[in-house]
Amino acid sequence: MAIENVYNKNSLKKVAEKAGVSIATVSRVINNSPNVNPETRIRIEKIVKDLKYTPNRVAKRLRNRNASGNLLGVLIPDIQNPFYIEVLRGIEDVAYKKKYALIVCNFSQDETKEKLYLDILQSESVDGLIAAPTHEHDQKVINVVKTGLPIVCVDRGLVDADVDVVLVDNRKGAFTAVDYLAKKGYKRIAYISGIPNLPSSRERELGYRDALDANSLPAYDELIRYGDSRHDSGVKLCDELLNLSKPPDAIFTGNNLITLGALETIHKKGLKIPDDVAIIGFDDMYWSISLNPPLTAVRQPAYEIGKCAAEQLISRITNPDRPTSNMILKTELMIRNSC
Amino acid sequence: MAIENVYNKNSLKKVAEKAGVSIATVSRVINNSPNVNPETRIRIEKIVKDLKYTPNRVAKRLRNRNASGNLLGVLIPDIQNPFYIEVLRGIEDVAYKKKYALIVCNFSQDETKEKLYLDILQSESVDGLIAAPTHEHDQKVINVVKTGLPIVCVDRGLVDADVDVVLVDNRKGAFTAVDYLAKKGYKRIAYISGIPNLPSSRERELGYRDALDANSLPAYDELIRYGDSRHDSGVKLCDELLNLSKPPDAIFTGNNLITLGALETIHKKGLKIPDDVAIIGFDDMYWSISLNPPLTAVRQPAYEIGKCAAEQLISRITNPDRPTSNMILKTELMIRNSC
DNA sequence: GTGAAAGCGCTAACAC
DNA sequence: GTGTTAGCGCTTTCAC
Repeated sequence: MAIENVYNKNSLKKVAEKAGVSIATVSRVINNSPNVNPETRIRIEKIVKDLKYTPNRVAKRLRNRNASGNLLGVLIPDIQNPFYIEVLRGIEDVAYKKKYALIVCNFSQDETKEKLYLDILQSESVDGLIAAPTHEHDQKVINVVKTGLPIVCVDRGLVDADVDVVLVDNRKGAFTAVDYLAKKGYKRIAYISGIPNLPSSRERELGYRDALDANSLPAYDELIRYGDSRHDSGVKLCDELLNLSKPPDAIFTGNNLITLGALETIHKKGLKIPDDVAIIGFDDMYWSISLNPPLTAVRQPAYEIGKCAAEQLISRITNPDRPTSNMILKTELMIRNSC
Repeated sequence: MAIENVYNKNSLKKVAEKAGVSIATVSRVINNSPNVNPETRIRIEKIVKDLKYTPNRVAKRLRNRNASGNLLGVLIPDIQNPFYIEVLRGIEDVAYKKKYALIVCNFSQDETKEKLYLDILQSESVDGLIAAPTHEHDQKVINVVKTGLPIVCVDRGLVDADVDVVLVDNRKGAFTAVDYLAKKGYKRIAYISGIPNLPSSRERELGYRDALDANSLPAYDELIRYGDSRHDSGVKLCDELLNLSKPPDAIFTGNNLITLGALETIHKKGLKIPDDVAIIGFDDMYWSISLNPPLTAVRQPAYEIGKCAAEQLISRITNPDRPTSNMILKTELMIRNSC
């Protein structure tokens, strides 16, 4: 390797030499420790500035394993899902303010990948982790919790593990949507579910059933389809639904990506929304209004979820003994023209 | 701090003790170095497995500054832009295959933030960096290039710096779009530009002008608006355009987010696409077909851009002396129904 | 108020 | 084929 990365030749040692003090003193100045002569401090601070010295984060992390490395891990199931992007934005804004950097790992709902990333994250000695586990019994994440690493779960909780959780009331959100549909007079309301063993999918199904019940509508098995929370799944399951001998008059889609997929199918079939079939989605997007037609949807405060999660995490890192908490945020029905 | 992060008490030392050898030998086994007795190797491998030993990435990075830390930095201007998400996916897929983790930094087109992240990335001793600089004279990135850190630029090049670049032929892409519009008979074609000092914005403007020229259409100053590459900017500038005494009959939008913003305005005004005004966008999205109406757009192979960038970067890390290269990928006009 | 030194986990040069 | 050791940059204990 001929090329040498010349960056950051600066080190405590360099600064110390220039200041004629020991590295310990410089370290104290950098970390605002007490017990350093005010004059020495000023002198060193000047040199630090001149040399543009910045502490080496890697060395710092190696030294103090589990704290102050200013590095957070984020484990996301699907980066194509705009919901997680918004969550990520929320996390990022808070992290930035507190000078934390983020290692973002997108495991694409692949458990092998999830495992690898979890290992990497620990091996990188992150100070804490924000994760959306594959499901509530996700042993891989639970194991990490057991190591004592501060963790906040978003979107999905964890059974048998004492962690902070930030999510929305999925059941209620789904209820609101389906109830709205029922009150509008739709009779055969279908539900396209995301991955069925996700707590959020199940909760939404419960909300869906609650609403049917509340409106004395029967729940037809053939109108409930289970997919994998992805675009393709929305395309396919919607197609199945619309090919039924008695197709639904309205569809409640279990997430963002499914909604988009379902829309694609509906358009391909040349069906009119909402006249031929109505659609209401879980998850709103900032461009939902530009969809065809403007989409009625249950909005999750995704940005806020991320923000809260990051705040919770940082608070836990600085105060590990705080009892864990569950934050349940509210959803909001965004009424537009798709039903 | 009462809680102790118990993770990874494992270390070379632990394994070495258990195997009754020195840490050097264990290190050799881990790194598949030659010169180790096959039997010893097998014995150690077993212990490694039993102990679930995984090398500490932080220590490794501290030791070998500029290589083999298996960590890459990604510097992205706007994570809300689906284009960058696709790029990120491409990067991530390649990185994962080669066991690299990613530190993803979204600077939200904020130069202060960009600077901070650049510092952090270097301070983390990443092996290499994929970046979309704010503009082609981005001194902050150029400085990093000068340190010798392997860098690949995406979407935007860098003047006066010898780096690998992966992008598309923006001028040609824009030409294709506007030429298509002109051939369709539109006479007053507007252009909503992203941040004007971005090379991509300028190239797209050139392509736009080329196409007007080629079709003997005049370029009206009032029909060219410059924004900041964001959704809001699309909303606002489109509104200005449509309030003109002689409004455009077609709009060419400079990127994803601007397109979405423009659509929002057009819908708000109750205008019909393409009858009242046509629209063609730079950047395609996988859900463009579900927009109102299905959007005609210039598709950038975003995923491939990310993929190529990551491959280029890894190749440069392993072979720093390879001459730099420019990869220019092709765009594709996705014809749907918005004009 | 300051310095010397140990040690975080690892690699690589060198010795045997 | 294997072991010893220095050192990456940092924090922290213990002297002074």
